[in-house]
Amino acid sequence: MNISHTAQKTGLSSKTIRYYESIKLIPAPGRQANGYRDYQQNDVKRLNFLRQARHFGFSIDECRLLLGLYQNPARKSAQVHELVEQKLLDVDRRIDELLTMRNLLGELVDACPNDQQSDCAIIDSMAGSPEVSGRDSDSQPIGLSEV
Amino acid sequence: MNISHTAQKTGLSSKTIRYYESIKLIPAPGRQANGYRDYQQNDVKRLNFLRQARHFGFSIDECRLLLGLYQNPARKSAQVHELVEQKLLDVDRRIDELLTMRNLLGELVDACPNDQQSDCAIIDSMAGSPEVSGRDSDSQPIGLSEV
DNA sequence: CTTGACCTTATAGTAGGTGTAAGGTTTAAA
DNA sequence: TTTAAACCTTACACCTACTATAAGGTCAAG
Repeated sequence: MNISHTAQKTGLSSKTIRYYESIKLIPAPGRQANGYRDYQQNDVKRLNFLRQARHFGFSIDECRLLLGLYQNPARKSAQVHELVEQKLLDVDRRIDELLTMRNLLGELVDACPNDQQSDCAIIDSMAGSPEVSGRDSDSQPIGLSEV
Repeated sequence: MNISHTAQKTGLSSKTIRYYESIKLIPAPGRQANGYRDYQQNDVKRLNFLRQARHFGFSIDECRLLLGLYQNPARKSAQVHELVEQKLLDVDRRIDELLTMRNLLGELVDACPNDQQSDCAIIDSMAGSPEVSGRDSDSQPIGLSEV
């Protein structure tokens, strides 16, 4: 099976499949007489697994780990479980960050007069000084920056 | 004021400040007698603004736009407002995506026995075939993949 | 026999920086 | 005095996870 057929069956692009081979995420497949890559059913399964794992938000390196477990009959479900729980925590953290950002942006939108004047609370609040640096006397924050 | 002091006052790293100069997000500052970069109060304000804007999730190119408005006394608040609203929509979309991923991961965690056996619902569900490709007969999805 | 759709490799680009190398400067201590 | 730490400079490579492009070989249809 050539690469574009394999791509179609796995939902990955041909380029991505070649890329995965180049970083040794998957083994190099055999070649057809004309030099084209030749994929087997097993390769399709592995690529499907990878597509799913990436879809779930796992990094390439995490996929390497998962793939190892996938292909290892002696795996313990607890190992996989832990990986997924960790990822769940990551995702929760990122959601929290985005929600915080969302709230900040929401305040900005609400505070802005949204007219043809130059006066703009958004600009003003973005001009505030950082909370981190501190201890220098020469800066005056302009509201909204401590959310 | 040299670069590390400026970095401290703005909450950016020295490297980031040099990087912003290299991509012309900020103008090149003057130099001290020894060749060190010399920043003024104005530069600190601009960098603070950038740090805030980045913190709000604006891309470097969006920051360029915002910075232009920040420094332009003839700006209309409506222009800024629109940019922020657009960003708000982006953030909402990303939150939705992450929530979907969160749900998927949650299902995986729940479905896994989490013990010392090799039997693992997580691995099984990741081994499912894609929804996209379809129309090939030789693949059998294993539950959970159509969420 | 040509056209178009495949395939191949190699290289560069994307965003937003960070890390490293190789060197110059300044300040404080031994 | 010298030497070590802690700055600064430039230039280049590296990171993630691909995608784009170039330049060429292969194959099936018309």
